[in-house]
Amino acid sequence: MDSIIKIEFPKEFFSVQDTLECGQIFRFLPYKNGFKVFSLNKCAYCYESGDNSIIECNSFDKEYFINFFDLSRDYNKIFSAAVGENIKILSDAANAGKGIRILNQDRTEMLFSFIVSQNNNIPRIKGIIEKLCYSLGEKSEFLGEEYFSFPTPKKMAEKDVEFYKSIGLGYRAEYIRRLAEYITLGKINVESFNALDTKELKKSLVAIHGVGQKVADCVALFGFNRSDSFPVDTWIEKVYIEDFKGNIKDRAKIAEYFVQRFKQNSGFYQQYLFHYKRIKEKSTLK
DNA sequence: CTCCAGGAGTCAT
DNA sequence: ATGACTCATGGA
Repeated sequence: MDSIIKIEFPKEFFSVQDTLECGQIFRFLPYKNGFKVFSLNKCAYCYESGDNSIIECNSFDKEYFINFFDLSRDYNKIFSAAVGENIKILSDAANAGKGIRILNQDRTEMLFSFIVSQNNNIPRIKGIIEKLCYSLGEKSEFLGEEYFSFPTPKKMAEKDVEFYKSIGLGYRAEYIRRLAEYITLGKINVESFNALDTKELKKSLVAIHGVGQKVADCVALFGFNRSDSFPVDTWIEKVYIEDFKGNIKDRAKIAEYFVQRFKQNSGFYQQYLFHYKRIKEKSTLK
């Protein structure tokens, strides 16, 4: 059979918790002294030990998770650049989220997941995606416990709208069902989008029913590794208004403003800021 | 009760 | 191109 291997990486620029809890991934669970992380049909156990963060996974998934956690990128460089911008909120956010990395996740899984995310909150998003996997995914096992894969579009296309409503998708049910159908029929080829430059990629994504500017930015950033993306949601809008003292109202234009300003570092800075704004809100409330 | 959550589609200007 | 209205759902 297969063996479990460990990947070790200095935790200064790899905080397991911050990386998982900054809103880029919805499939992870607390496990022992760390977390189990799920992507497609794979699973890894991640935790911190001493000065290192450790990823345990099946030996044949080693390369997958090295890429998944973006381990070959120099985050010290990004962190230093963020601090070097001389913007207080950004510097504070970077210091608070120094260990955040942007995951390289499956493009199709990101597309479905962020359609679920629209006008929704993170705990609910996680719950809905969990039900989706439990109902339609394939059962597998890791470290003696079962889990379910993210379902294939083909499997999802077999279900009707009523099923998707029953797992809590509400009005997004039709978006999910239709996308699954189109992918299965070959009308949409998500992988082929990667050949496009970022602008054309987003145009293709926005053409999908249920995908607007913000969801397209998230899919581009988390699924297509396009760091010249700056998703603007309600939290980032707060950052823009309260901390950057901005006066643009249209979120798409706020995104443009940030990308023009931060270029290829946009996505990384955005994650720092999103994470920081949310943890601050939590800690000052109650 | 209202307000909000990693918004987007539709339709009237 | 821009602006209001609407779309389920559950937690605060």
